[in-house]
Amino acid sequence: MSKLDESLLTGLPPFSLLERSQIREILDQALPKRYDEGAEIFREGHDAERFHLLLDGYIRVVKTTEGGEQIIALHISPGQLFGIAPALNRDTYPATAVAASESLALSWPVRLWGEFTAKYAGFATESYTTLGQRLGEMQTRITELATQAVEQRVAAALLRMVNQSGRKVEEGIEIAFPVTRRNISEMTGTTLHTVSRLLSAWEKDGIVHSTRKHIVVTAPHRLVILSGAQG
Amino acid sequence: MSKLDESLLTGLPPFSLLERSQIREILDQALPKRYDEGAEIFREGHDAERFHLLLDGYIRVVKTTEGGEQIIALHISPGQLFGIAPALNRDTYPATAVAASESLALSWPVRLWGEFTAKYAGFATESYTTLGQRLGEMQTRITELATQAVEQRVAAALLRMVNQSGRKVEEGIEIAFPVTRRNISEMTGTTLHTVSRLLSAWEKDGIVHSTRKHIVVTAPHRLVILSGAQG
DNA sequence: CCGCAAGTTTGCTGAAGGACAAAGAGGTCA
DNA sequence: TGACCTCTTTGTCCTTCAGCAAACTTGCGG
Repeated sequence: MSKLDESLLTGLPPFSLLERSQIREILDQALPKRYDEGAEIFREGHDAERFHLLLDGYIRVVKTTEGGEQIIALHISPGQLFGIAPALNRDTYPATAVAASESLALSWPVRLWGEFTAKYAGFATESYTTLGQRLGEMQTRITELATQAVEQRVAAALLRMVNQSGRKVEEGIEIAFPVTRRNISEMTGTTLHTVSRLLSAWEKDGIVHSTRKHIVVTAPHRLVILSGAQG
Repeated sequence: MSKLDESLLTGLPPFSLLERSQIREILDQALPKRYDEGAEIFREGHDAERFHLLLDGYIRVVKTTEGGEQIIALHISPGQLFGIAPALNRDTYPATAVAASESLALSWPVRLWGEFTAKYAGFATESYTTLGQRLGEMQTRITELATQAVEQRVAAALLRMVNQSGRKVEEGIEIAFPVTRRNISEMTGTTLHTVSRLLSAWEKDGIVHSTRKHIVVTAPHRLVILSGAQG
């Protein structure tokens, strides 16, 4: 494996305030790893041995219920830390991380967490800011699940993915990683059947264009309306 | 206001590792305040000027939706920190805190947060552990809302309140603060009507005994079964 | 002591969406 | 090329629960 390039980290939130030499130090201790689509990065309940930073690709963080159902807790996009159990003094991962598309991530042993937060100004701050945002997102989802109808929730979920990973194509904005109807149902607390019906209806209305595992939103503003926008 | 007693804080998680002299220091900077039932401690969106520690009583942390509905995000019981926006680098409160019963809390200006975490070993650690637990609880609620039927969710909510604040009475275990049907519906994403029907049915089955704003669980194990237990 | 507000109960109705079923459409591997 | 697996679509039925409406209870303030 060739030497890691410092430009990888420069500008990423957790490291934005650091000197080149500090970044060098951090990189030298990182273990880079590539994951195929569908590969598991860590599993719920296992010892949290490392924390991770996604460089490229997309990660789904998933919880499994007693009944065997999956719930998608979180999507991680490039530049974000994940599996940061040490930030919350947890010694086991609270959920499972799976690559949603082919991905590249760095990781460090958890014992370095304390060192990083102590040594690198801004690292702790940035990490806890991120955590605060995730907490806010979770609160938003709870509110949605408690008050909104399925159609609004699915619309909101699509918009969230578009905002997080949307890339322009000629028809509209495309979600940059593979998503199945089942995945969407696992984000919104419904069934894949209902999601399929909604997408079919929206396709007919010219709001989205979807193929297998692949969604392009052609009329985002109309989705915003359907989602019962708040901002 | 008379001088605060050190024994108030000794043994509370956030301060469990501290010396008496340190506790003295912390207390000297604290502002104690009493709140009537229903009184607002801070409001969503306002500048987060202080962080708080509940000494006695119960606090409900509430979010209001665009549609004007309320969602209960969290219950705080004595000994817990709340309104700790600074821990997540937020400069405004993400939700509103209301006293569920007559309550007593200490508070400090947010600028002391950095000082406390830096100066008192274990304060930061304990705080982030708490945060991790709350994150876990939120995840649990998302999972429940996404996968369980109303009856299971209401049963689970009752059990949560019993675990957090239950005190033994001769008939069973009583929830220690006033709760309305509406409150329960705001915790579980349903309507007060449905909650009322469920409580009536459970009353008939001898599982709970409830009066206005007041609930005693007489057969907790049966509620556990209804909730679709996982542990 | 009366009136009012807040909280609770119960009945009825209808719609949303979950459950079940079955068939089609790509995609992959031998 | 064919078998198989995953993903998707669509139809039908049926349960759950929200919505609406109205009456009842309890406690408080004037």
